[in-house]
Order: sequence, then C-alpha cells, then structure tokens
Amino acid sequence: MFWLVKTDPETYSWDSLVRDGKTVWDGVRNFQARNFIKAMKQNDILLVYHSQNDKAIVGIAKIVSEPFPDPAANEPYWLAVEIIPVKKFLKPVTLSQLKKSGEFADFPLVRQSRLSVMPVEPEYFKKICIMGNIQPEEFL
DNA sequence: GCCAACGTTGGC
DNA sequence: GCCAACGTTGGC
Repeated sequence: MFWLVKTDPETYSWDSLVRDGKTVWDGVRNFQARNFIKAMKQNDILLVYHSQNDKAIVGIAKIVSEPFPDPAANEPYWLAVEIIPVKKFLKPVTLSQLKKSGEFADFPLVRQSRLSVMPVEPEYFKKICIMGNIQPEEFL
C-alpha cells in the first residue's frame, strides 16, 4: 500500500530522515490518522510531504516495522512505525501543482488539509512519481 | 498575519 | 447530549 505523511520541515525534514538513516514516525495524535497507521504494513511505501514553507512532496520512504505503540505518547493507543528514506524527488511535487492539474480533487491532501497521515491510491502514486521525474515501476 | 477547518473541553 | 469557547494545524 501507499501512504502520505506530513511533516513540518522546520521540525523534522526529509534531510533529517536521510541524516538519521531510520526514524520512528511518532507524534500522531489524531484518531483518523492513527487508524491509517494501524493499517500500515512493513514494506509499504510512503510519500513524505513538507507542510508550511515547502508545501511539496519531497521524497519516497519505506516502512520497515509493523505499527507499534508510540513510545512518546502518554496513552497506550497512539501508534508509530519505523521508516527509512528511499528516494528523494529531484523535483518536489508541489501542492499547487496537484491542485492545478485537476486530477487530485479527491486526494485527502487537497481535500482535508489538516489530516497528517493518509492512504494514496496507486494511480495517484504513479502520477505523483511521474510529476517528480521518478519511475514508479520499482515501487509497484 | 489571517482565517478556515477541525478537534477538544467544559458548562449547562 | 448539545454547543460555545478555545486551541491547533496548515494554506494563503
């Protein structure tokens, strides 16, 4: 499956992920987003989106663990996964590009701007890769 | 900096 | 259980 996760690059960016090599994607405190994490599986593919100043999809990452209780949470029901960087978009795919193309009208990133974890339809994943000059085949 | 969209909290 | 008040996120 394909997913998209958001991060404010001022807090934790794609470059931070590359520097760390691997990270625990934690801190999600929204039930809808939590439920998506719950459905994640090892080896699922992630698009990493920079909110705020960038507003662009900047890279592809991979989930390397099953979901587990978020170690940073006070409550037991919040979940996290471990992820590793896979490929950087040489040309980030911006939110405005997605909106302008008109083909992403029901993509949660466009429709529900505050959701921080969301599933990505394979067709959308392909289109986004192509817009970012990346061959999608190796991830399908 | 503003505001829309949500989520949460607390009074009733 | 409803809703007003408030806080947060994120796009513009």
